[in-house]
Amino acid sequence: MTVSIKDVAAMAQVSPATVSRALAGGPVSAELRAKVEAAVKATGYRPNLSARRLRSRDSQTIGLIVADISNPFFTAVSRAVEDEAYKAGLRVILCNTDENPDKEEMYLKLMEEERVTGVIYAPTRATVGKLTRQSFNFPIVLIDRADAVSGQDAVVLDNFAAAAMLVEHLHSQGYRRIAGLFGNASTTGVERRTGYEEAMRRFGLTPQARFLAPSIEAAEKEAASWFNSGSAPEAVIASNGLFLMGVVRAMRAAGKSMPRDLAVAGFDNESWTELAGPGLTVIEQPVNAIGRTAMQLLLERLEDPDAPRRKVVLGGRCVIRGSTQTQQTSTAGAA
Amino acid sequence: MTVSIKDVAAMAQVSPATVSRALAGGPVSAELRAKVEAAVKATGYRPNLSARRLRSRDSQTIGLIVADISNPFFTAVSRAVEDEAYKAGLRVILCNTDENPDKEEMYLKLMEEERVTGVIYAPTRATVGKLTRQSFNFPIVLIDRADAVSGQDAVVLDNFAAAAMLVEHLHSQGYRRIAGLFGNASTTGVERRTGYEEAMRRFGLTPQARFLAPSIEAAEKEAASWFNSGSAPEAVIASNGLFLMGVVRAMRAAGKSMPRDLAVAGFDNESWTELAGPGLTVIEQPVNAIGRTAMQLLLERLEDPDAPRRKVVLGGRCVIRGSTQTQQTSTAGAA
DNA sequence: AAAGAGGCTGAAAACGATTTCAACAACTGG
DNA sequence: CCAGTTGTTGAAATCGTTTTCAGCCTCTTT
Repeated sequence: MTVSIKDVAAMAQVSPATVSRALAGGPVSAELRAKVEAAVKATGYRPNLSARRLRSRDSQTIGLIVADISNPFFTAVSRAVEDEAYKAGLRVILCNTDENPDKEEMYLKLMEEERVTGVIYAPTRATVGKLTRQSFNFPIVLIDRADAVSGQDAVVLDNFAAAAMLVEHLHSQGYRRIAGLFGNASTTGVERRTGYEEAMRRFGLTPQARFLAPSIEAAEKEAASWFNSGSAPEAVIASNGLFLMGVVRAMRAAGKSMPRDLAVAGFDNESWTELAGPGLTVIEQPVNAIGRTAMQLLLERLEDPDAPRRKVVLGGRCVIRGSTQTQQTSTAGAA
Repeated sequence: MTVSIKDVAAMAQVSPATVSRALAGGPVSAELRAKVEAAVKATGYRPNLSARRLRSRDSQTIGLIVADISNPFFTAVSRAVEDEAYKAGLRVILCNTDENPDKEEMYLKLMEEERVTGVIYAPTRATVGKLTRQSFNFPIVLIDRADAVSGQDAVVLDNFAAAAMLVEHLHSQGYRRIAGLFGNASTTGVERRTGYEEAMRRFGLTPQARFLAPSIEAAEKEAASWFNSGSAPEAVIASNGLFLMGVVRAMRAAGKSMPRDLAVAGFDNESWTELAGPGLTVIEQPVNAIGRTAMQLLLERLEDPDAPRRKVVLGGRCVIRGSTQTQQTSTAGAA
């Protein structure tokens, strides 16, 4: 049925060991190498990766565990990780936890059973604390989310500074009553909230922060309730792309306009933010750098398991658009 | 170092065979089963999936090969496939070809080496023709893209009818000079174009179709050139989410408004299409049904390899919004 | 010319599970 | 009471590779 290395060996009239060596670029005479290659082609041989991994005790595979693959932030990071992994000759197993701790546990278990060489991981807040105690037989690099105490390598955005940047910008545009919506599932939500609150106080303003489940609907409902009760703030900071969309939806449904009725700023420079209303002011995360750096940290950790733990903090870029600008200086079209 | 089934067996004072049976739910006395479970817990044993797959000759894994994971259509389909696979006790390997035939070949080769039990696959137009001749040692279910002749199972949108629906709608709104932008990498582009042209002729109109590379930039450039040369049509049909975004971007840059300067209709009901300008009229694909059906076809194919080939054609839903409506009947807000 | 080094090669032993097969015990039915 | 059945168990074979080890040949060095 299926053709194994023995079949190739038989056809090439050499031993299986020689076939293995020839394919791996080992020390084999040119003559035999040619015979092996011919036999491989003739038989259509494909090595069995399970057997290879079993014997060589090296899966050449890393796990990438993200919280939500439909979030463009994570797809962008994934692409960067995969490109980098590919260059290093590694395969990637992509897992999607839906911010669900049960799924996280299941996937971490799976990673152990797959004997991956390492994992890049965006954990929920519920799980990140437990990572220190539990120890895995592979190194972990955290992305996007990391607490202060966990001993893992990590690469994250400077969430504190980014949230403060948004507050400063809104303040400079004359906004004073600035609300904030933050995700309750991740450490990023907490950090961004702290940055927001700290900056607000610096300006002598009263923070008005809400923690929400990470979904479009949660943010939409919250914003809608403002309009219903007539208690809307002057401006809002949305802690991720989902919340941004929820706020914009609620405004649309209530017939409100940006920035007149509500100024909107948020995180994640997804392509649609440029097109909604007068364009949304956002913090752009260096998604490629995040993915690349995470892969790099992982490779270096594999080299030296005992090196000290490293946490790389990357800065965000503030992209200012019409949704927060009182006087229109942008080139916003009328579409 | 790492704990194997032998270690568990030794600790439980039984044979490795008994451990294997106990974990697989085989015929083992309650007494020994308890001892095994205790030993598993004590040792922290995790089965080695490579070894399991090698011996049992069943990877319990399917491949999912998509053209562009950053396209929300494919992420949505992926989620549906994964949910369904999970229910069936199968793992999913997700691969991203970037519409690149070389990557397609590489991943198909990888699937053979992983000994997957089946593959769900959205091929490029360049590759779909070759699939008939080449034969793999796993069944393939095509999604989104399939030609008429390939002998593979498939589940696709009724592209012909969907494109015609858009033409009819635009015609009913009084538009006559209707251009079309179609993807040159997939069979869907071709089918949608045919549906567009056929419907146009039915109304006595002259089709004006362009084939483009599947990127935002390509569509943006094309639309921009219309505005620069003053040769813009009255309406445009964009064959996918990327083209839609390109057109909207070009309109914004040129200061044009929808639908006054150009009516816009397209494919893929991504969440942002609701928020751009007056809302975009789109064909919504039944993404969940596509993923679920594909998985179902695959499972049935594994049951009966000799059953006749089946192609499931699903209908799209036309979501009408402000971007194509002359008199505003929609509830479009001012945001 | 003998000894040592170095390069290829094949036989055989892993890797860690599952599965076959035979052994054994305990019943059942005649 | 004996043959046959059923249900658990362990020894050993097996899956398809890689890797170790030893052997052989050739070439260099003294």
